[in-house]
Amino acid sequence: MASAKQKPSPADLLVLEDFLPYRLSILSNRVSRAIAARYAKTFDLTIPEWRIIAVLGRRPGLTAKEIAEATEMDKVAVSRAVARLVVAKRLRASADADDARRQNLSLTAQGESVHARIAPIALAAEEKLLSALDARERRELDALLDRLLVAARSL
Amino acid sequence: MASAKQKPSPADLLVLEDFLPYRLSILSNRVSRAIAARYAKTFDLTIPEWRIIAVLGRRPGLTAKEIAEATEMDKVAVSRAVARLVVAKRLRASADADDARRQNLSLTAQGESVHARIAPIALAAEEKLLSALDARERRELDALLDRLLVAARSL
DNA sequence: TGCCATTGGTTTCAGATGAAACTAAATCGG
DNA sequence: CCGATTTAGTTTCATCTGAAACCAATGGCA
Repeated sequence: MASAKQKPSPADLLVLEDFLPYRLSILSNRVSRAIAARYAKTFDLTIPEWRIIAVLGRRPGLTAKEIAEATEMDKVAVSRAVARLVVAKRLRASADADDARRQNLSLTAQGESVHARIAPIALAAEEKLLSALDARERRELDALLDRLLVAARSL
Repeated sequence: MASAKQKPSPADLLVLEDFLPYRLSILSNRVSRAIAARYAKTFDLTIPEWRIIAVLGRRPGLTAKEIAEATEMDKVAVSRAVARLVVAKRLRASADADDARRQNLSLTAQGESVHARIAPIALAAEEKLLSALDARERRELDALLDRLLVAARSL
């Protein structure tokens, strides 16, 4: 009998626990949930809303479209989150001088306050997560993520 | 006038584009979407369903609860995905001898077929993503993810 | 044995989500 | 200028999602 040449089954190759997309998904979910859990109830804020506050904190005056690009959320999500934030008086929308369809969005004092209170919480969580790594490893992680983010764009 | 001591605003510290949880979320979403796009329509399969097929491919006979643990999906999602897969004759559910509440789940021939056809697609996407990295960097990424996954568990 | 707490799994309900249709304003081409 | 196209943003609709309630079987344990 000739030596048995085993055909590798896909099961041998695709091990969910080792599969990068799966691992990224699990890690991302764990982290996002943990952080959201810390602010969601206290501040009555969803993740999309928090992202909008975070980006407007640094870059006031963006339009909904620009927010969508900056945060990689779709425009429906942005539209809804902005609407909620405006009702909650956390965002101010002012008509754009050049284009009546656009609104320039920025944080109100209340919005700033939310931002100022959540940012430290978020940063502390990030720091806690990163405490598993030393300085060199953090730089390495950053560099790897940069490249994976680029590569993932053209998948 | 005394030298102005600037109080750093949270905006200076929390830059969304540099914030690890955010970057992980973007990366994970890009990857998952890209892969799902390749099989979702063709095979009429959702991500939860695909995960269940993947895990049962390697570990036949798991119960719904074990699947939920293995895939970190919640039991509602598992229950629904299993129900769909059974209807589609991709999974077979057989009563557990010891406990009438449990069902042992495994792939049917059709389920195996789906598995065998999707696994290469998924692996090719992973490989394409990883092509941005050399062997040493891949090992490093793996090691870093291992540790972050552990750290994220206790956030 | 018979009751109670626990566990595996499903259903319900209310909110989140996204693709596609839509509205209104701006731009383009003639 | 005027209609056709594009763009910013909203609404609709159908689906997805998860927390909580629920049901049924099991495992204590008195």
